[in-house]
Amino acid sequence: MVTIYDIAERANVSAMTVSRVINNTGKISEKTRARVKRVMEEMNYVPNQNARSLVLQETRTLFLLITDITNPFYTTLARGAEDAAIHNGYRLLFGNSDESLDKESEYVQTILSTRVDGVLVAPAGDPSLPHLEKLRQHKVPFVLLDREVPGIECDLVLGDSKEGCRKLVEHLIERGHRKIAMINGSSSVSSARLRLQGFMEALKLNDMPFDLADIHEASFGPRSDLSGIEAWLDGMPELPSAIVAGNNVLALEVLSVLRKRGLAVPDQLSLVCFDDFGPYAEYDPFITVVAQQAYQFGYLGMQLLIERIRKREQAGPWKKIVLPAELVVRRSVADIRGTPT
Amino acid sequence: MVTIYDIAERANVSAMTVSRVINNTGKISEKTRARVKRVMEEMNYVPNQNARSLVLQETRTLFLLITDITNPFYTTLARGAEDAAIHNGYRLLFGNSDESLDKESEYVQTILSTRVDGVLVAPAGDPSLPHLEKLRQHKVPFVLLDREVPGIECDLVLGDSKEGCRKLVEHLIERGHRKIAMINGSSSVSSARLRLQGFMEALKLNDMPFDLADIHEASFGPRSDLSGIEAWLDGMPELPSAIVAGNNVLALEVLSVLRKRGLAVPDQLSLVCFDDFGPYAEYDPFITVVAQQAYQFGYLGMQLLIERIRKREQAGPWKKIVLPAELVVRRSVADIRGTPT
DNA sequence: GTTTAAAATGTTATCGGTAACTCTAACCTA
DNA sequence: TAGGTTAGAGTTACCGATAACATTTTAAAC
Repeated sequence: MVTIYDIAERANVSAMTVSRVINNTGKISEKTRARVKRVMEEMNYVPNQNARSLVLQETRTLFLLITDITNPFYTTLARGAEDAAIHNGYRLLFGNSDESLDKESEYVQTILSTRVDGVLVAPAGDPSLPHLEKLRQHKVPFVLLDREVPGIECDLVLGDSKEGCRKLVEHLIERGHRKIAMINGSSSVSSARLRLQGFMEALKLNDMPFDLADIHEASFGPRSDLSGIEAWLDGMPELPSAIVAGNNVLALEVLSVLRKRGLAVPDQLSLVCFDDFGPYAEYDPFITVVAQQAYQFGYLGMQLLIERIRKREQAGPWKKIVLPAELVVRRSVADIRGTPT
Repeated sequence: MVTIYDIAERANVSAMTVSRVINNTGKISEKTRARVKRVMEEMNYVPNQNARSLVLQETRTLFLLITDITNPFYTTLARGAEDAAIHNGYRLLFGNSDESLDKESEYVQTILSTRVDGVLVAPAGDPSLPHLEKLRQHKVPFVLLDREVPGIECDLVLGDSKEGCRKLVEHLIERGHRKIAMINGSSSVSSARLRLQGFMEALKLNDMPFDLADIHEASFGPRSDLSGIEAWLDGMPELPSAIVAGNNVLALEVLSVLRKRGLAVPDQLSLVCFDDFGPYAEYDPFITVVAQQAYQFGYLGMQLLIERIRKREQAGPWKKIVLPAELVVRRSVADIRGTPT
């Protein structure tokens, strides 16, 4: 590999002069600058980022850790984060934890040992706490996306899960639905808890009964095994008229099971969910959703992160951004007012 | 930051001894090993990967550069690559070039300057050549995924684009379609060229006429502006009975335009495409596709890459893996045999 | 109780950069 | 013209780790 010393030798200057040319620091005569630059091109010089990071104690690299690289919510979020990072002169690297604490832990190790300047994290859940504490301990600035973790104070970009879910349920109630079930992510994930709360509050506000059997706790991450959903449906004394899915992945899984059973959406069962479907939103059955501003999650989160990095200790109190979730009515909900059950 | 020197001091040994404990090299008495380990835990030591990479001249980190992080083909591929990397004790970092040569160039710069041990690249297209030459020049092992680039010899994992596309067209012909149009990615992308070839060959083999106006060259990457597709459809003297889309993104874009025009699939127009839709495959209109083994692209590509890295110079001739593409018949194609046009 | 080999640990140089300081002319200035 | 600036370099030390070699300690052998 070509180093600044090789360049220095060929250009008849010291290594320091080469370094100055690269970084545009100090005073260099135009003549030597041109000569050094020419030699660098000739020799195809590429600076060694590791050496540089070592002495500078900064990498100009940020990290985005998401939990499901196949979910359009996160990939859109990633695009937002990427744009904001590049815009501010940072490199961005991605990692995918797959909703697994072990993988998350591995990535945290990578993050610490490569000394990136900051991290955007969508945590796997509440048990991510030790991972975040590790980041904090090592003074790596981080911003949490989409999910809060009790026990850690930090900058946050969240969606309005409770309110969003309430909107979904109220939309269903308005259309005459009285038996509504919910399938949700793990209760160790803050957004899942809030969505459940929104669900319950909406029922209570409308004096509707609530049966524990109507709630099914699954996982926000994709699973090949749908038998849990099957068992849940089988276990209910009577089928609900509508199902609320805690996120888009779950909605698809439910859809898949319903299809297998020959249950049409929305004719025989209505289905709504949290999160939109990216480019697939327009597909039949045109699922009615509460859409989040995925791109903004990434973009704003990145801005918070970069501000923290810039101001370091004097960055003031933690910020919390809550992005509204908007109901997008499509065609997955039947209007059953006046219809006998 | 805690360094091995801090550890060394507290444990009353030399830095070298600490290094030996970390790497399990050399001979260390059990007593000191235990003591050093305890101190490392106490002080929350994390090795500095930059320092290590600098002296070892290797990073144990690989890089995956894809062109569209929102496309299920690439995210599934990414999962495969990730699994294979972890399986072999490597870290994997991702980058997203967005089908842009500029971004790709940026990432190549990052790859070179961070001295990763190898790269898996889905190139933006033929003009990626200089980027790949740069990697070659700096002796960074790489494997190309999904797309070939004329002018560069290397390991490859490709899909059988020509044959796959021929299957699509023949499926249409079998069902009575005689006027078939195609929307494709940029002709500077090898897979797009092969898919077009497959399309044309199938027409020729079946003695079907071919009209240049039936072919529309767009982009494999997602676009918000669909006016090109609109103009294309408007420009045709008569609408085709079926459209072949060069990839899944294009199929969705066509679908969106058709929907806007009130044209139902498959009743008024049939639609098929290359690449499947991941979790969205089961959605209406159940698009008939030629599915690729996306996960295998990543997994096998990673294996090729790691083998190259292990054997370095003695790795033998370039390997080329061509993965078959399988026709998955769903419900986006009308059978119009015997129907007057 | 030496000698000697093996085991355990330490010293020094180095990876490729940059910060901080030093040096040397050329140029001002009174 | 002596003294002070300043532009344009160079020197040296260090970032945090490891390789290669050097040294000390331990234990076995005679």
